[in-house]
Amino acid sequence: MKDEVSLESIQEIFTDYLKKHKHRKTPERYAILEHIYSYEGHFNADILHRMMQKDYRVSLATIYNTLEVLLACKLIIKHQLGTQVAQYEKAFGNNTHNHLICTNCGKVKEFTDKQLKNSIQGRKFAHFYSSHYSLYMYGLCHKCKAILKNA
Amino acid sequence: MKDEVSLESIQEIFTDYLKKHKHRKTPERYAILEHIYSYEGHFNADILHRMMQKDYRVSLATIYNTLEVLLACKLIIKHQLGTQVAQYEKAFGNNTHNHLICTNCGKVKEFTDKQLKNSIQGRKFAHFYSSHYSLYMYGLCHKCKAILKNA
DNA sequence: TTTGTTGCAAAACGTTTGCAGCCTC
DNA sequence: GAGGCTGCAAACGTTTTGCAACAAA
Repeated sequence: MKDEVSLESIQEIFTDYLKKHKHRKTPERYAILEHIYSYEGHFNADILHRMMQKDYRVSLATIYNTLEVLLACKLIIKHQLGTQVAQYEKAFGNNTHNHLICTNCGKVKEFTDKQLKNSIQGRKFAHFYSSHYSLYMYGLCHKCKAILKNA
Repeated sequence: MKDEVSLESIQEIFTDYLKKHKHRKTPERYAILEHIYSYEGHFNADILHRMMQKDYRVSLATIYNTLEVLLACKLIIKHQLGTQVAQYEKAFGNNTHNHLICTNCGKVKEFTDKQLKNSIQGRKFAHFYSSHYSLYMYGLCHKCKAILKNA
């Protein structure tokens, strides 16, 4: 259900957005979009930069710039998972996020739960129009639980 | 229900934690704890530092150090609400958090919902032991919704 | 007396910015 | 050709670190 969307249609959304906002269609921007959409899971600016260096040279500044644009047209989502470093992930067809975060080792795991999703998305607000959500559950992963028991 | 807990009992929890972990009971640590618990809402290290300077001199480094300790004994909670700056708040008796975040103006509002809380806290995991959660709902606040309609 | 903690200043880190040259439009 | 975009390097603001002096145990 998530991966039915082709890269072409994603690019089209991007093109439309750029046109509409009078931004230029540069090769760098499309290269960045492609790399993001061929990658599974969370990444940060630096990881993306290193990942791209293998086959396409872009500066970190351009990556940050493009991430802003992609954020604005909702093709990616930004997380701040308790660290200084912003995490991103592709967003199309996948804009609700449940995370388990270990408060000891920092490991992040995603999970899905349709029922929970319905409860959360079903919540309506008087003066707020919600588009998506992120849920962060903090606790201990199996490993850390075991380690800390012996401390 | 939140404010029944006295400062004394909070201090006791802190003392027990320090003792157990062989950390020293310094006046700076208790002064920081007190200031945090006499403050309502989110704060960051710098705000806390400025707030304290009026009646107690502590270095920023010590504040960061103490925030780590308070985090470890779960007397405060840390948020990264989309910015570079970590936000904190006192946690006792109040360790689940629902936020509405406007993706246009960045304003953050909290809300409570017992039913939602139950659904989320009721969720059990095979290999994860959750202690608390934060829910972030992204969308448009009333004002921004109105502004963007005319764009 | 020992050793963890403090304050200070410097360093580190991710991110942003200024600017000259380049490339879409 | 005009002006947005890029890459580079320098700047920024928050957080961390190294170290000497201090104080809790």
